[in-house]
Amino acid sequence: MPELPEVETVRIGLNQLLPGKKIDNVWSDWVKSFPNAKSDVAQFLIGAKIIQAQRRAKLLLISLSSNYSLVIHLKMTGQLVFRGKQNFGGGHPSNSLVGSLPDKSTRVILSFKDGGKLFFNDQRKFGWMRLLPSAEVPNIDFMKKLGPEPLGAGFSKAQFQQRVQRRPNSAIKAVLLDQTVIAGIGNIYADESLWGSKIHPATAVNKLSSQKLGVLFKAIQEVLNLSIELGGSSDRNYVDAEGKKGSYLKFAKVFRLQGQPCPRCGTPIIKIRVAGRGTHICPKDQRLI
DNA sequence: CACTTGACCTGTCCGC
DNA sequence: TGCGGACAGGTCAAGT
Repeated sequence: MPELPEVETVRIGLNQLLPGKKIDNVWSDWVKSFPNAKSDVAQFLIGAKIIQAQRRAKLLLISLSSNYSLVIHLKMTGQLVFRGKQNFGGGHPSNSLVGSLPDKSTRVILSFKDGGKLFFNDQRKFGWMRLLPSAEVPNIDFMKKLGPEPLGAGFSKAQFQQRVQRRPNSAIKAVLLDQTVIAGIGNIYADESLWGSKIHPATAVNKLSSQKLGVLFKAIQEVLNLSIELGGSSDRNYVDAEGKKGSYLKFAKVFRLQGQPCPRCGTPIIKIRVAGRGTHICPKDQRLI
């Protein structure tokens, strides 16, 4: 997915739509999408009220009045779309990627007592949701391993440099994608922030000066903040909690823009492979050192 | 160890 | 039009 700005946009939308709603049913036809749906833990879901939606890294955390929480990872193609009572047809014709719901990629449906429904759609079935006691959520292995939030108040340039430098021989892009170093950056924002700081994605961390890493730190924050303002990036699948697309990709400088001129120098952008991922760079501004 | 590859899935696009 | 292969925004596990 959905990287940090997209998950944050979904969180904001869910927080406007869901708190106070009482869950009265759950449906799922793909076990891996929601393994708890039919287990005895479901008793902490049915009848519970939604408290609020929070985010950690690319994970959504929806707390319930039962002291359980839904932990959700959208992975590559997950969507969480809310529709109010009797409003399951297509909406937002000009900027929506979803039509009437459920559709063939719907994996889970939460129904609310007031008639609204939350649809978890996931074309590729990589995403998942789990129901866990709220107090245990911070202790789950993958939560404990996550690095700091790049937009967190306490996250400083010095801390960024220090964490990145724990992997001195790795390509900087691989390190940005490592969720245990910094949490929330994915392929789009890695490419965009490396272009913004004129760093070749395959550059080993130990070749980058502290000053250069400082420039990258600022670029990451700028790119993430801009994307959140614009409602995230929509390519094929991403939508917000109302099914609407985000517009960040219209402002992207390199991502998926191979062949187009670099906005800074006009050199055609190229697509290469770094850390096993498709990677977009300006070959003139981003030289390998 | 650290880094790379394959697996998890479905859909789309591109070349033949 | 059909078919095969590559590729897609993420993350693990397994392999080198």
